[in-house]
Amino acid sequence: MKYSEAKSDLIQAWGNLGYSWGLNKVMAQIHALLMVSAKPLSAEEIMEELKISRGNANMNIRALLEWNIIYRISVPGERKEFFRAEKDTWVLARQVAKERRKRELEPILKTLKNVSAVENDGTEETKEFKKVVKELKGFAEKSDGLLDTFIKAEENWFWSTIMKVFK
Amino acid sequence: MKYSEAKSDLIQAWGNLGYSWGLNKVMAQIHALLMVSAKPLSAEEIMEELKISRGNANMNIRALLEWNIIYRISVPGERKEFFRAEKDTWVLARQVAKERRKRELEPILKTLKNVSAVENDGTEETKEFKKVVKELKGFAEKSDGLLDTFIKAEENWFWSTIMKVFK
DNA sequence: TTAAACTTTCAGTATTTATTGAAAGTTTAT
DNA sequence: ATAAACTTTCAATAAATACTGAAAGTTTAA
Repeated sequence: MKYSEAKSDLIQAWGNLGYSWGLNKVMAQIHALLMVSAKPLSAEEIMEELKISRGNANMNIRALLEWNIIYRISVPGERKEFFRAEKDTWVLARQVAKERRKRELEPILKTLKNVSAVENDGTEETKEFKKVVKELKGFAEKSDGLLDTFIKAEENWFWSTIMKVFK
Repeated sequence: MKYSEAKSDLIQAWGNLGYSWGLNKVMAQIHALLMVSAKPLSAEEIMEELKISRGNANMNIRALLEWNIIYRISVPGERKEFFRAEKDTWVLARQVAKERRKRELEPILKTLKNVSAVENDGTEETKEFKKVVKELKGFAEKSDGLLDTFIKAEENWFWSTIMKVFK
């Protein structure tokens, strides 16, 4: 397989995967492109490689910066801004986990906590509701705890601990 | 907080959460409604509660059935089909994990495996590409393994094992 | 067999999300 | 101060996704 083909395949696949994190396709594709690049790229280069407009590039670069999974690089002697991706997979994974926890888990935890306070009105419906909410809340809290551990963990420790226990 | 308000809040929040799993809003809302219901509901009841069309209800019920997180119930003496959600949070979580693994993780694993076979052409770009792909592949495989363990695990064992090690 | 009850499908439409390209804004070099 | 280089913004448009309501299809009771 040729490099250009492999790169294109990875960028496409990453574009699709990004939807599951809450990224749009182009945002994820820019990320993939920066991840596999040996050096930082300018918005112009990104535009050209992915065949997107300057505005689209700008907006999605911005969003990736907000996720803190790419960084803005100033190169002496260049007016242009350059961008590079986080290159350490572990750091990347933790950062993605952190953002998703904030965007996905925290809102549902908050709602579950709020609706836990539903009044006891004696009906079967409310009884079932409370039961379901209690269980969901428990699961969500445990998951939050596990995610917290992951976000704070050192890579070797995390995987070796997992392997030790689960094998 | 009144039951009806709590229910509505949860359904809304679940609708938003569902996007992160690859469900659309109504699909997730139907799921939430069925989860908190004390008894199975018909398509008619779902339509009325969520104020959606019969066609929309049907399509999203169908999708949830495909995810295997709700079940079709035949009630003797009734022509209508009824639906109920999986009520065991653990079983639900595992099923969601299973589906997402299939839809999200497997495609990227496959692509990473494919592009690992990129030719060595001696360029810096290809060298960097191979390095990044190797790391991503490693992380994805480990995550797949962890997910596999989760999908197959018994609830008490899983959480107590996690707690024992991480605390 | 017929018709009522029920479910599914689908073409057209509505809504949401994504994208564009140029205007507006900012920075830097002369 | 001026203009070139660069970045951001935004109104309009395009594309994708979601939804409708009625037609088509299926099941059941009489």
